[in-house]
Amino acid sequence: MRMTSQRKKILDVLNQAKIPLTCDDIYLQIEDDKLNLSTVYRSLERFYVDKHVYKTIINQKQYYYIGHHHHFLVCLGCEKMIPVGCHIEGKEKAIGEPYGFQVTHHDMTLYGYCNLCQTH
Amino acid sequence: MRMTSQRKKILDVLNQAKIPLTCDDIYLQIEDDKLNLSTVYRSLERFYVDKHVYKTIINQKQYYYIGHHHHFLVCLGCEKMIPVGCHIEGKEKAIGEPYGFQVTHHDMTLYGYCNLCQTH
DNA sequence: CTGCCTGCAAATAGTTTGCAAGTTA
DNA sequence: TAACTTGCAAACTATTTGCAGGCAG
Repeated sequence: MRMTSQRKKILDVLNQAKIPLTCDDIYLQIEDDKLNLSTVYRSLERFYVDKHVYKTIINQKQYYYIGHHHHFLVCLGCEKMIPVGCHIEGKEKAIGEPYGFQVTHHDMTLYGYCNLCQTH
Repeated sequence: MRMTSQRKKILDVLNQAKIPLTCDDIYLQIEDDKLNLSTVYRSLERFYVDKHVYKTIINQKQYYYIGHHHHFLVCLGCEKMIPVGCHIEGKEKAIGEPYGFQVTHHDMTLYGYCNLCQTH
């Protein structure tokens, strides 16, 4: 894979992120008139296929990318995202076993209300 | 909520399903020239908001609806879906607690290869 | 008979793709 | 220089919406 200047910038943004970002988030953070949104889409998908980043889906609408395997608490009030550890890491295999199914990865998101939004 | 003939048919299909279905799956199964796809979309979303059905997202593309809370093993080879029980039911609360976060629900999908597709 | 629900058609939003030109190794 | 990558514009797909007429309660 060629490490172009565009891909460097995209990886930079992603590696500094604590929470997952959409392609558009990353595109906007880079603010380079000469960077195209479709390049961001293509690069992130490439990174994902090559297993350099993780992908998850939040609020059932958009792809989010992040450098590390985490799950997230997503607030339905303010959309804040809080990273949490993975509670089924290591159990994946056992879940598939009764079916002869070989689990390779999983995606989970938890929804609810953060401390500030619970008064709703 | 008004129980129209369209909604009855949609619920019927969903209640007989063992695996989650997309709006289009349901629309095609009903095969009524006078039923519109957007009615299926609107009805299922309504059922979901009123907590009569569950919604999940699979292969990061489409909404799937199902009558009961289950997770699924999704085969990356043949797209087969196998329902499995929920392994974090009851732990939800504990996961959010350290952050003062009140978890209301979660969505998880496991990916991998079924017994027939493992020779890939 | 009134307000919720539907069909229809058009709009949206996120993502993907074809192609010619630019860049990396 | 050859293969990979990009920018641009157009295409695609799943989903949503406005509106006028229809139907359940």
